[in-house]
Amino acid sequence: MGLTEAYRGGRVSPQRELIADTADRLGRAFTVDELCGAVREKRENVGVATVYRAVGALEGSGWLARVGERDGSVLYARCVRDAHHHHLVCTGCGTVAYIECPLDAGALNTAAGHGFEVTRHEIVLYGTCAACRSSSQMAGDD
Amino acid sequence: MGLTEAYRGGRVSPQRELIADTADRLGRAFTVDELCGAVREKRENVGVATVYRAVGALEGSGWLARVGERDGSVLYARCVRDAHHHHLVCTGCGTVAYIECPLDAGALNTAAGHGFEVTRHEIVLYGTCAACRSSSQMAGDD
DNA sequence: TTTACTGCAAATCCTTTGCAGTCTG
DNA sequence: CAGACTGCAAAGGATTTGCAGTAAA
Repeated sequence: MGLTEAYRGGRVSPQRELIADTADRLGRAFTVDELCGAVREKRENVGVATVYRAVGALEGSGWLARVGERDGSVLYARCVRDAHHHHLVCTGCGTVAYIECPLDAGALNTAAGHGFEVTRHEIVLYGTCAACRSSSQMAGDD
Repeated sequence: MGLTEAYRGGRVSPQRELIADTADRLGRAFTVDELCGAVREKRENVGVATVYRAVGALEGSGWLARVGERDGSVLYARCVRDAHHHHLVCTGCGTVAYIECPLDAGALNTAAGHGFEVTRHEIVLYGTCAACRSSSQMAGDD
């Protein structure tokens, strides 16, 4: 997916190019504020509103995905995979992994049994990645 | 579970009794603001902060559960079932149904394969209940 | 009597919006 | 050129916090 599609046919300003590039390089889940901070390391004076608007567009095209929240802020992550899937987020470092959708016929049948027609679902798994577990062991905070 | 346990051993004031009773009677998912409005129909001058604090306590004991969000506000619902489960929320009227946890060995193995140790997960299914579907058909907004 | 709970108001904090100016397409 | 994007600042909205007073235990 090119940046033009990522921005849903909108214009690709230098700021938007930098924002997408930065999000991509982060390689982990981030809040808009964190992304904004990272962007400003390369170019100062990028407004928060600009980042919020860019993230909104990137989310709309599926280039970014919401992967839960942290301390009241929405967490986003670069979403490369095409097929339907969900995310596994390390609460320590934000590393993200993909997982298959665990919803099976059983779950949907249960919903249908209740008279529900499922239109949308949100699934996020939080955990600790191997690196964070070993570093916390070394620090003794287990 | 009695109210004392629901409030985690805290004090049970008339306000807290009313708040729990109102949440129970609502019988659907609600935001703190909605709950506060319903509570005030019975007793005015109940502060929002009081409701927020009560809901926080009720959530901590498992008497209430977060079941997603709507328009930027957290959605809560009375949680009766003991065993681990998740919720199905009608986006029309807020009706809630329980569903079994769809996470199976496969999903957890995938996580383990990525080096992750899953500590927590959030699953919410949104949809429309039979009543809302039929009423929207009658209204012609299908 | 102790101290948790209450109501009110102020404070936080994330996110959105309004505007005038700039720059992409 | 038109209008989409930008930076700044103000607005908005949900939730939290500070405080003095009240009341559960």
